[in-house]
Amino acid sequence: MEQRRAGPEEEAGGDEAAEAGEAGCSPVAAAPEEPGGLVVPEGGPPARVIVHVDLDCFYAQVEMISNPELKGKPLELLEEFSPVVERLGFDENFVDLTEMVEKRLQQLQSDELSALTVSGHVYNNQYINLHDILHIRLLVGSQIAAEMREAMYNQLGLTGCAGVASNKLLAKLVSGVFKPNQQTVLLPESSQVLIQSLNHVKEMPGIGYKTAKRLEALGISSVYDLQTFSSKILEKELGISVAQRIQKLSFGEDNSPVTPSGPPQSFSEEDSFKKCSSEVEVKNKIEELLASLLNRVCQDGRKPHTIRLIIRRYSSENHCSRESRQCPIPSHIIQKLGTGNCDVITPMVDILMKLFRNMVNVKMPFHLTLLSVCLCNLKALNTSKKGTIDYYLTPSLSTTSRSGKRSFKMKDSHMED
DNA sequence: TGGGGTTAT
DNA sequence: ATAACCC
Repeated sequence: MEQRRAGPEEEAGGDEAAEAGEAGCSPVAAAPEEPGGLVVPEGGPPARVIVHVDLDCFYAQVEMISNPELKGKPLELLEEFSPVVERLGFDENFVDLTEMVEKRLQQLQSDELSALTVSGHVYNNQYINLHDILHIRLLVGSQIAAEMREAMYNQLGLTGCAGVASNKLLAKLVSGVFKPNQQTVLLPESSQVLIQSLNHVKEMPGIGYKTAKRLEALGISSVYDLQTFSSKILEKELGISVAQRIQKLSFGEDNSPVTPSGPPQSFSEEDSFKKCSSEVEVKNKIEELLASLLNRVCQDGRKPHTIRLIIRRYSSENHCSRESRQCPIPSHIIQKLGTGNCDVITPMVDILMKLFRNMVNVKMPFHLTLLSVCLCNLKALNTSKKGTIDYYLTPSLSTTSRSGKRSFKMKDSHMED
């Protein structure tokens, strides 16, 4: 059995039964029993075990360790536990533990099962029912979460919080309950208490600034307001998709999967400023942004096939609005991309300036407060011809490279590597 | 605030 | 291409 990890965490589990309402799941009491005495839920959605890991003061920690390029490391590390890791910003990750938990449960003997303990806090100090399979699975999840935090501290020197629950929304909400360097598990019966603890719908992940404003206009401010608001009217006002999604959220329901992030889908650099109003200034800024972008993309190894320029025009209101123009990167430029970026920077700046003039009439006065360059549509090396005749006729790219036989030779001067 | 990212339409 | 969302 796992020992409870050392640290400032309290004893978890309590003797008070949860007073929470039903968590939207089918009642556990009606479920049949397994030979081992476990109650298994019947039908219904597959019960998942999700962990949300939230690093404490990520930048401060990283800087203190004076390890500047530690960016993707937590994700590397978490992926060793399970490949299904979704990044949220720099310092938060979701991991779907469902499969791992199942595997561990299968290894467990029945005498070990009765001695199962939680790692960290139990939200709402809820009573743990070891005959409830949902509780059991979440406890195992809490132990895995503790191991993840332990590994993160031992191998990277980083501390953080974790929340374990049956979906991403609840895992994220519960991870912040006990704050620095602690973890909390949410048992299903307390999910209503957790979401009702929010003071405003704006605090619900998935409801951002705009949606919160629109809800406010409808007189919706608390989670309860949103739960009890007419679905029909909400659908009329926000559209069926958003309405249904956020109303589910208000009940603590979130079926969105943990989507493996993998490598980034784009690279961008931006610069904001008080004022930029001449073409020369724009060009200089763009050159700066592009230069550092090219370095980053070079490290990554993949090649971008699309380039985008984003601007923000000065305006007193409407602070967030941005405009963008994008275009494909010419293939002759893509090919030179890995090797010494000097010869690509000029043609790429030219492209960006064309995009700029497409957006901004430079004969008229303009006032920008932000410029951003984005390289996206990243593809692995030399897949530009994928799906084309050329691709399948090129030995180094098609099946012949796997068999090791080159049945014919190509004039592949334009191909690299 | 600023400098990243993502997805849906 | 825009408009949301997340940190």
